[in-house]
Amino acid sequence: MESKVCMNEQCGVSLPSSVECKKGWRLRSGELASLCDSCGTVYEQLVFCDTFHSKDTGWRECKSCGKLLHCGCIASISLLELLDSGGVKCISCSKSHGLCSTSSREKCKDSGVSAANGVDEKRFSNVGNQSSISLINKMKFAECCDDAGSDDHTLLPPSQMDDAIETINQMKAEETFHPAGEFGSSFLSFSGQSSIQSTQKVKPSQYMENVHGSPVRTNLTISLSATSGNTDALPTAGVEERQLGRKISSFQQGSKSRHLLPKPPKSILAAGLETNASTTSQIRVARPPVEGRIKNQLLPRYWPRITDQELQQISGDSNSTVVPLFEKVLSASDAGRIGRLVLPKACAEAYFPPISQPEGLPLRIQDVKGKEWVFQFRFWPNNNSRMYVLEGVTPCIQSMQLQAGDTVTFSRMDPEGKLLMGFRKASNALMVQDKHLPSMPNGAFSSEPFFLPVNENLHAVNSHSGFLQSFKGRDFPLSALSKHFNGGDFGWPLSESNVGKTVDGPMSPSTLVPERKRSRNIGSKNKRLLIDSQDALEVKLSWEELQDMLRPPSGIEPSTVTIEDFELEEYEQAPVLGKKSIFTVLQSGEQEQWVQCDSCLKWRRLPADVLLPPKWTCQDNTWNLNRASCSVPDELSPQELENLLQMSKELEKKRLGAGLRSGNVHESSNPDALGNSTAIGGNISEVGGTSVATTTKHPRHRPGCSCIVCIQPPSGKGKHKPTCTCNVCMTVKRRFKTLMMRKKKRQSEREAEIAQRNQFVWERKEEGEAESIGMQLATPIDSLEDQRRLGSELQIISQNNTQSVEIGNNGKLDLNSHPDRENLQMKSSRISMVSLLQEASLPLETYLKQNGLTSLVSDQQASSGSHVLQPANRDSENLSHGVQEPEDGSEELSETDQSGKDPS
DNA sequence: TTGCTGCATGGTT
DNA sequence: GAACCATGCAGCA
Repeated sequence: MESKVCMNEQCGVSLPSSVECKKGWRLRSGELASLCDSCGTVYEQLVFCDTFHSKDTGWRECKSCGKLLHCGCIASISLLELLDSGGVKCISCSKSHGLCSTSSREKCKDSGVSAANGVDEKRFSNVGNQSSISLINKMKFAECCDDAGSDDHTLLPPSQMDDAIETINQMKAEETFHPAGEFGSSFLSFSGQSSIQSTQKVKPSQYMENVHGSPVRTNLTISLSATSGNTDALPTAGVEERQLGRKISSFQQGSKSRHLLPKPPKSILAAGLETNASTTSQIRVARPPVEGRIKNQLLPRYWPRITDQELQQISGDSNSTVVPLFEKVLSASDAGRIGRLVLPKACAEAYFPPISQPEGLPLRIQDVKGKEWVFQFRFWPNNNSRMYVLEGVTPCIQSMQLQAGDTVTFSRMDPEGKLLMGFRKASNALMVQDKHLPSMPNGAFSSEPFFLPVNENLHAVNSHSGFLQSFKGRDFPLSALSKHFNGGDFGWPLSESNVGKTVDGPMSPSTLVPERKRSRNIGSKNKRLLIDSQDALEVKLSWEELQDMLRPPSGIEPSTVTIEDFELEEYEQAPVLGKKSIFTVLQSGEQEQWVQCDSCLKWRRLPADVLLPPKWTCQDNTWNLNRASCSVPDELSPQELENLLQMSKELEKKRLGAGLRSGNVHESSNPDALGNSTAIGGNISEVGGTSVATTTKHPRHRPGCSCIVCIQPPSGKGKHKPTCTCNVCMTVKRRFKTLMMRKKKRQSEREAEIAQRNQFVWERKEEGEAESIGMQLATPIDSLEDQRRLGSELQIISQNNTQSVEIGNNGKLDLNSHPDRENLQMKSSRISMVSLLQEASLPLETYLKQNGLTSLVSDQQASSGSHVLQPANRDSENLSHGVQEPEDGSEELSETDQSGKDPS
């Protein structure tokens, strides 16, 4: 034994020289490397402690017997709460372990706390790591809790824990993982039957590296409930989203903190999209470099995220081992026609042959189809450094049909050392997810079982309005979300910048920049995906659709948790995907929904508040027994059905279009959302006496719901007195006032313009050019004439573009509505101004009537027949009332902006 | 005029 | 502030 002080000068922890347990350090020569528990300094020789420092290691000692307890949950490593009973409780998963028998563990002679020597053999469980080498398989992994129920907590094999730790560390590095305590210095404890006689503290990665001396293909399963295989009892670990709620989940509340971890939506898992947790090798986990020369140097963004399944597909039946090296998200220039793929310097120098001349050398790389490509691997001198590129990649990129945003993965086949090139398509990731597609048959890395690619699809993820819909009307800070759902391989990267971009509508500057510049912004600097807007549209829609289909498990009521002052629903069980339906509203205001039988495909009418299961047939129609058989004819005539479906489809399109330009989070406060919803209402048609519209009504809005959405009466219901000062009335009045002011302003501007033109004409006339000038003055001078002329334009536009949501069936303008700006920007601005002028010239009462706001007019003045059709969703009603207060007066601004675009 | 090459520039980390 | 790297761009064929 020798005494030693931590090599880190700033640490200076004294490593005791003898059995004396001083801070737990003791040095043994000839052992494996380890880290200083205080500073993380790596020692060539094993420095370990017989004792377990519970707070640091995740193990807690039983108060009574000193036995070490651990729940086996990764996140619990730093989240174990010591119970008065002597047991521990995992703050993360809430699993607890009670008192242990004292017979099986000896206490450390030095410190008085227990050591692992003498751990009963029966306390061990086999590692069972299929991909680790034999030595690991021979290891016994201490499962220190033999209490009843402890079987639920099979500890991870070292290799898996290693990866889990690395991943979590990565998340920590990206500030996406916020355990209550520190994790980085944690160690696992395991005893073995090998020459390691006593329980040692060895960081698994080090252990693996030292034992194997070469890259190891590890099983990267992060499933912590490996013995369960029951998705209902999915891992309770910190890396697992414990309760989904509908959009967001949280850990069981700990004593101090609540954690939100990025995770694929449990709904996906619950919907059966997940493979068996116990057999998963499809989980996409970042694999940190396994080779020493680049270890700790490579940015996590380049860590290969390749699944075991993909590895298996590459290696096939051969005995070769595929070592994932690195990956890169293709930038615009990478995927461009130049044919130069910029390689991360660290990767190029670590994994590719060393080159001393800028010309480099040709490099053979085999793609996933087995085709060999020869690229020129070279570098450019750059600022006393080098910039490595692969030249001539265009044919390969095109062959794999890759584009910016897709990911290329580089691997190496050992022992041959052959370089392999795979890819992962960004654009189809969600499609795979949505459509339950299996992996690519050719073994390409394009399968995305249920994870979004980490760097890809940020836009798509952030566009997942449903995901954020829980915060409707609550101004949930994006920062709070992004902080918790950010990056990491557990699937839900968010960053504020991304969110901000997503919130941008099509009219935002970011979307109006030239294509070239946009691609640059999206594809490169910000590491954001170059995703075609239409792709994003589809992605978003699919998520929205998914969101609408989410149903809480039967009989499960959500509990409400508060995170940073925002209430979230939390479900004990994952929600399921319900069947999609079409909501309608009768003239009476009664809502109902239409659902298609999965068996006979007939449409049946159900009460609006019915939450449908994923599968629904006529036999399930307990609400109308007369229609509870597939043999019963359809309730709707073919024409009615066609109308129903057509309207549903069209409105879905509008919703989709509006959704792109509306902020997904601040839906309630976004003027675009107003427009969207109202547009829906304005396009309702009647089907057999029933007005039909799809709805964005969230399943959470059920009868009895008292949220701001649901408490609003449907249009036409409930009268507001003229003196009413509610949000609705005030908003309407304010808008009217704005209209009037703008009208006056425009009139004065127009008069000034006319005077100016007249003066100009007069001057030119004096110069004898009056004739030609007269031609130029074809623009109307008289305001009434102006209106008439534009009115005719309006008609033309209205005829040519039935998609315009500005114009309702009665030709009235919906002031709330914002048309699809990409298509209708110019047209709508014209339409808007004409109509605005017309509207502004009307008395307030008339305006209110024409806009279906008779509820705001006094009883005597209101016309009960002024509005028949009602939007099916209360959101729309609410929004169409203008109940959503702009946060900063943006409402008036937006209207003013519109006026500013008046071409006249 | 077009495409390629090599380097420079500047944004991001 | 340095390193990295995405991309711009001048020069050339």
